[in-house]
Order: sequence, then C-alpha cells, then structure tokens
Amino acid sequence: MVHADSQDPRAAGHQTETHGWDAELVPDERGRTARPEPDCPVEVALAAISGRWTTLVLRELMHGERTFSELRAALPTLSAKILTERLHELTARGLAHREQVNAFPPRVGYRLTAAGLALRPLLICLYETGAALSRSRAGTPAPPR
Amino acid sequence: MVHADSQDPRAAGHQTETHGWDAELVPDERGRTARPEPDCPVEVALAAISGRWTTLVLRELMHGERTFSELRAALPTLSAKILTERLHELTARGLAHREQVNAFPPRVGYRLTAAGLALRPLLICLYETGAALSRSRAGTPAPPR
DNA sequence: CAGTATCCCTGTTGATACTG
DNA sequence: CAGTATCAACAGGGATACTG
Repeated sequence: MVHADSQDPRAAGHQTETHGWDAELVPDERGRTARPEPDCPVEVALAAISGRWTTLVLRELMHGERTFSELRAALPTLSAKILTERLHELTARGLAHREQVNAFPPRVGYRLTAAGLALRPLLICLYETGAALSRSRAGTPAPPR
Repeated sequence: MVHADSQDPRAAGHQTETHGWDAELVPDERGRTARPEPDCPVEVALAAISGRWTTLVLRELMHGERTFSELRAALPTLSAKILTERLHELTARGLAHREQVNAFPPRVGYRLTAAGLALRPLLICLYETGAALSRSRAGTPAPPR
C-alpha cells in the first residue's frame, strides 16, 4: 500500500528542490502553517491519537465493542485512571460512543463511531511506517534522551 | 479516500465482533503488545514524529535540503533551542543528515535520509485523516484539556 | 462493575542570554 | 551563522485509595 522501503532517496521520488509547496504533501492552505496550529489537519490527526496508550485502546476498539473491564483485561498495566481519561477523550472527540447496558451486573460498552473507524488507515500506516523504519536500520542508534 | 461518513458503524465495514486479531490491522506478533513497547512498529513511527514542531520540520525538509537559518525563517516562532533539539533527534534516529559547507559564511545543511523520506506517506496519511475528521465533525466538541 | 479523587514525579517546552 | 546554557513553568502519567 505504501511505498516506504525504497533504498535510494531519489528513487523514493518526491523530493523536490523547489521552495514552492508540494501539492501531494501540502494540498491546501491549512497545511502551510508556520506553527503547530490546532486546526492544521496533521495536528487534528495527531490530537486524535495523542496520549500514551491511546493507539492501543483504539486497536482494541477496532476489533469491536468492548466493556471497561474487557479493556482493562486486554491492557492489564493500564491504570483505571488513564483508561477512563482516554475513553473520555475519545468520546469527547466523537471517536467513540459509550453505551449503558441495563443488566446485572451493569455494564458499559464502548464502540467506535464512524469517525473513530476513520482512524483505521492511520493506524495501519503507522504500523507500516514503523516496520519500514525498523527494517532500514535494524539497530536504531539510540532512543534520544 | 477514507470511509468516515457512513452513519451505521456496521456498514463502515472492517469492524468485526471476533476476539481474534485482524490481520490487516495487526499483521504480526509485534503489534499484539499489551503495553506501549518501544519496539512495536506503531511506537517506532510515533517516536519518529514525536515532539512539538517535528512534523513541521519534517515538512520543510521534505522539500529539499535546508540550512539552520532557512528553517528558522520558515518557522519563525520556533526557538533555536527546540530546533537544535529536533534536528539532533532526527539525525540521531538516522532520519536526517547534517552537512557542513566550508564557505564563508560557514553554513550547515540538513537533508532527509532514505529513512527520513520513508515518513512522507505517514505525513500524507496524517493530513488526510485529519482532514477527514474535520469534515465529519465540522465543529469539534472541544479540545480535551 | 465502572469509575473518582489525590498526590507526586518527571519530561517537555519556552524565554532569555551567551558563544565558537 | 549556528548553535549552547540556564532556568522557570507546566502538563501528562502513574500509584494508591476510595465510591455509586
């Protein structure tokens, strides 16, 4: 899907020496920011997956609806505080939806909304890119700081 | 490109109700982590673009080689300290390369390596995903915290 | 079960000033 | 030009304990 494993920089294709904007990388005005503006699409996407554990919670929810304790079981070392925080963020951003189940014992289910499912290609792209980086330098020099 | 506008979650397609792993989302063992492991491909990719300003510095370098002051001019509100820090991180990770130019005045140029150019599809994916999110909820509820 | 409430600690950022 | 040094301020994360 993604051409990330070419060895020759030039063969990778897209680098230009012009000082103009690259239409594929920066298709419109919102991408030409001189600062990290919250409404830049890149910042919007980063905000959606920001925070430790968020991508893992998203991965779990990509598989279908999950209850609070199913999520805790899948991610045992994630504290209740942070899980709650992440689920609140996701619901506040309209990426997930909370559903009360009136049963005994009472349960709460979380499922992704259509907008949340839109993050799926991004997670796949992150995985592919990370795998390509690991391949291109099997021994990473060092984790900075 | 991204199917984010379907109203029915079921119709959006990929969500399965199985508790097994999704081969497209989690192709191999490294993606089945129960914690944010540094060697999970997703974490590797996130680490590569982590830090405020990093995606903007990458955007500039995607256009070709840039000197320290060209970068400062393109991103005027980015302090020298942080720019230096970002450039060090990128070079330490093998994503960028530093080149001394013996001239007068002496200059230093930075350009992306092949590994750095491999981040291009990710930046594009971030942009597209963010744009799709902005479209699907024109008025984002609220920036959490 | 599904959360809240505190406290503390650490990393990251940014402003400012200085240097080879 | 291309950085480094220092410091102050803050936000995020985790441990622990408690609740409707």
